[in-house]
Amino acid sequence: MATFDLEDFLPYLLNRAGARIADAFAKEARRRGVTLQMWRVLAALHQKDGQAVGELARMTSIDVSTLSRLLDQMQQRRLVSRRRNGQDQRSVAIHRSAAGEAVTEELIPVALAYERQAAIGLDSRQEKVLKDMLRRLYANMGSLEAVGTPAQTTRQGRKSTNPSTMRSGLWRSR
Amino acid sequence: MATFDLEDFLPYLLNRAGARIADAFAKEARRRGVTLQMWRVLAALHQKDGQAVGELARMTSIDVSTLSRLLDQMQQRRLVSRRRNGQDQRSVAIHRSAAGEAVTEELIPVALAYERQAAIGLDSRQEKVLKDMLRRLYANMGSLEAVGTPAQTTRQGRKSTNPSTMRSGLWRSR
DNA sequence: TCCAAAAATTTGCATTTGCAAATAAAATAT
DNA sequence: ATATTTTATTTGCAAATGCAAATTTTTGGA
Repeated sequence: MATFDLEDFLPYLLNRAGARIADAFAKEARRRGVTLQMWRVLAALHQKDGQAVGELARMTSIDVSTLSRLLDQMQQRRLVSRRRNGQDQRSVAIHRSAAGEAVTEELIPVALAYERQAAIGLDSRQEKVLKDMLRRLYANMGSLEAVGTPAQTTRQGRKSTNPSTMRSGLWRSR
Repeated sequence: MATFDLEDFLPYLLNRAGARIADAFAKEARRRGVTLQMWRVLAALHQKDGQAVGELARMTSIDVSTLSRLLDQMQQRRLVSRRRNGQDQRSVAIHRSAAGEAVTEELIPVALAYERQAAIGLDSRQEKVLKDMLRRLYANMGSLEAVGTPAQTTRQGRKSTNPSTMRSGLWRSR
């Protein structure tokens, strides 16, 4: 029963491609004095400054506790600052410093170069298709717990209304 | 100069999708008593048993030193065995045990369920296109050191003839 | 108003990770 | 045949990671 071919297994192909790009870029970033994870935080802040820690964690796919400690370091290096925000004193808003912005601006062209390198051989239409599909995969897996073969007592209920899962027809209507 | 949109940045989309699928599947695998990394090793061995450590490291995208220690554990759990091979006594061939195979067979349908879940909304033609593109990205990044903006003294030479980089027109002829 | 439950972040702690150095065997040169 | 270099794997060690518990603030009731 040769029913499983790793070379054609989507999660494998995804992980493998992502790892290669990440590893290559990580070296480049380290030369500029920041780790890959720091770059991810900076890029997320470039997209939207002043995000809360949890928000940043979701955005960067970094575990929130790991991120908390990473932010300690970034703060020490004066790349970001923590600011206990106005309304909700529970959340902490993270802001890029001028230095943080400078490093980001320095790394953006490098990042784009790696993106171009990765996408060699794809025309812009194909590249758009690829990106759309990746967004789709992400949405399809929208923070769900278990799929398929329920092991033991896997509860299958929707846990609150998740917009990303709604959008993509993840749940069959019933 | 809003020249960088994270939401449209390929490495980001890739990492994000990969992380979600991996995280979700990791939980499922842990319920079966294996970590995600162990599953990766087992799946690689399912594809081709008796691989050398270095080979497995490349296949799984796990660092070789990390893998070496992971194999210690898997060996203790009797999932795999190390065998100093015939010809080249330097390399160590890793073999799945019966128990290792059993867990693998148990996890394969689960893995496939997650793959289907991720690919909801894609027809089989689109899915093939996606996989081909991911293979392309992987090949495009074929173990190269640096692209674009050479920081400091980045040597740019091809390091031996790499078939995966040749295939995909990574290097402009000159 | 006061209290229990919920939410955001941080911290404790054991494990995992990855670079660099150490070890071991094979290939190559002298 | 012996020394040198290369290749494969493992190990030392410091740093990163992630789960669970602790802490702090907010929210929604009695």
